Amino acid sequence: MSDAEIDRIFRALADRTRRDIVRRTLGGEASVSALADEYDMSFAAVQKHVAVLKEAGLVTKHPRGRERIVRADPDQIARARGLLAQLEGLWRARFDQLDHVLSDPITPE
Amino acid sequence: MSDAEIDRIFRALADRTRRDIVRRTLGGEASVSALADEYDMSFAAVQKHVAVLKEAGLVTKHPRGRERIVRADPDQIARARGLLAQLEGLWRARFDQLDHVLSDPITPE
DNA sequence: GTTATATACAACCAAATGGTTGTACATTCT
DNA sequence: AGAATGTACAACCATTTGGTTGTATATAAC
Repeated sequence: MSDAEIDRIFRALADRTRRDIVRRTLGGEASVSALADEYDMSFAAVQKHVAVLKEAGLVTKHPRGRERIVRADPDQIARARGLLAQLEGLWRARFDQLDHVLSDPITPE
Repeated sequence: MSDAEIDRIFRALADRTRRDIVRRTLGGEASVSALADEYDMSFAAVQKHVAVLKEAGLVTKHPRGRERIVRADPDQIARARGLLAQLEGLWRARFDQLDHVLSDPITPE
């Protein structure tokens, strides 16, 4: 997984509207216009948010008639979660390495 | 946890350099100048990256002599991970609700 | 005390972001 | 066929982002 790809995932998640789109399309698919109805902004703005999510792989778009159906991809979210878990793992590894020498939370400086 | 706060956390993580700073300061604290030595950019640029991480609560800064010691906060990372886990939970809830009626992955359209 | 190091902070700049409106095209409905 | 709906996409605009340089200040080293 490239750095650019990770950038895209986290940047896509760094917007309230986009997180909400993910929530809605995880709970059940929706057309772009159905999504647009939910927010106080233009259709084009919502269209752009969906595009950002799609670029990040967090969402897929399938044509159905004249509509475009948006569906969230739980796997990509799981991947993002995995990245954070990895970071936390580093922290744990640090203390494992120190073998709890500094286990007291009040570290003398 | 406010939307603005969540925005800050994910935006802070949406940059390769900042993710690397988190990694390094999880594995062991570092001064801002020590961090700056690691990257091909100015001290001021690194200083700004640290500030973004601090605003997001991913990192703390403590003065030690003339230095400022940067330390990552694993709890805040865990919180971010929790948010993603929550999203995934919605997806699972969806299928729990449907009681596996659509359990076949190839959904006919 | 002077010099070197570490930081803070302002001003500036190019590029990206998040929004808008307008136009064009495809599909569906009547 | 004609009208309405859903989407695509371009052009534009204000603000934010990620970088720079320059200047000032605090601490440390000699």
